[in-house]
Amino acid sequence: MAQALGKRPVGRPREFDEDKALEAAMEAFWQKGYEATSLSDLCNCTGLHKGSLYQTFGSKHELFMRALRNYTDRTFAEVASVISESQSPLENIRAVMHLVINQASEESGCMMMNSLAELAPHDPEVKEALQASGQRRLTAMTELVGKAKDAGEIRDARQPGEIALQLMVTLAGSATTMKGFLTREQALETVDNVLRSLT
Amino acid sequence: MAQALGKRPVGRPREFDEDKALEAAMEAFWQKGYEATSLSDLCNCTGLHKGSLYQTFGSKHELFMRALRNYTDRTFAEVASVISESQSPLENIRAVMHLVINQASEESGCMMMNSLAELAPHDPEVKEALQASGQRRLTAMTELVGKAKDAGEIRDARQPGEIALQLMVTLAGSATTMKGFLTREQALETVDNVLRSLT
DNA sequence: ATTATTTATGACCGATCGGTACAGAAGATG
DNA sequence: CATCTTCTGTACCGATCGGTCATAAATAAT
Repeated sequence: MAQALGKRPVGRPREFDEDKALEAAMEAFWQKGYEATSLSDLCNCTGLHKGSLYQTFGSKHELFMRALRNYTDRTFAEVASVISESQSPLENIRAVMHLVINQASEESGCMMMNSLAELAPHDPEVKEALQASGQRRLTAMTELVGKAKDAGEIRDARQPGEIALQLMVTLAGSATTMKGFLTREQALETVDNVLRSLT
Repeated sequence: MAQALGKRPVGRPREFDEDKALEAAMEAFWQKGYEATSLSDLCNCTGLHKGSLYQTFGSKHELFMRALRNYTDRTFAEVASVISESQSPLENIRAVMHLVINQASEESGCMMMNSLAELAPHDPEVKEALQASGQRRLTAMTELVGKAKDAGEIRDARQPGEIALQLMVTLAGSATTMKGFLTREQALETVDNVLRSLT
């Protein structure tokens, strides 16, 4: 486990950066999915050998769970850092949605959506993690919508939660369809159209 | 190849129904995805042995392509049969969207979205097939929206194609998120909200 | 009955899967 | 130095992967 600051562990120290390795594994799972990413793929992209990989992360599945958590945390943080850039809540919503579209527009899509499609129905652990992350995002979006309503920027009479749900569905649909028949520009346009329909 | 009526083929006759087998394979791919469905899975669900499977369908990938085509054709036909039930174009749009939601709400989602997420980035053949089917659906939806505009049921000023795109994105997002954190009821509600915002 | 043609079947293929065991190198501690 | 502990690399595991093939069985044509 992690060592207190200054205290060095007893034996031979690690020769690799665990976070770097996790990041590389995340990238692989993100691009190719769980089943299609083999152990040798993971060894190649992390630079680690099997032994080290298993000693450090336990199993392919555990490694995937950590990679998924890493993805959700990282992207959420990126979004959070943009969440109050402008004075206008509505513009902040737009910025958030544009960011999510851009995150997912690079051929590998959104790892949450990918995992939802591939694993959620048959992997309870993945499903639970995704539900938690999704709920967290929905809550944040609901709060944002509430602020926009308070500021009078949204005239739509629905509850903030209902509106936020529509926005999340729009993002989810964009992330998935951008893998095949929706361009980034069309996605951004659709998002803007949805936002305009709320005012 | 298929034989003219009454004419029996030369050799030993098939002991199984090719369409039944294809349907079973489609079901398996739909539920579990491409990679996670093994040949023995396919043998189990079709009742065929490996040899017969390969002789009939060529390879796992070719079988998948046929299964995917079977899915897109079947679901499109189901939707088409509902497309002009009512006098009101808008109500027909609603019926179509509700049908799609119901098709995708049974834990395995929509096979097009599943395949898009799992395979489109790395399998050009699948991607192309999905693009074609998607375009077909978008065209049909655009036509429907055009009719609704002509009937004065849609006040939204955008082009029919743009509106249709938003509807498709909504459906895609619902199909994917229903695998984890969106209930069928929430999806139907979201669809209705989107449609209401167009009037 | 024989031959031609097709299908059904299960043995078999090399490759790869995820995962383990172990030997030995390499740092840290005394 | 000796003695830990940990890391690295490789050999190895049984299982399964997708795919092939030889052969038996069933029908039609001769």
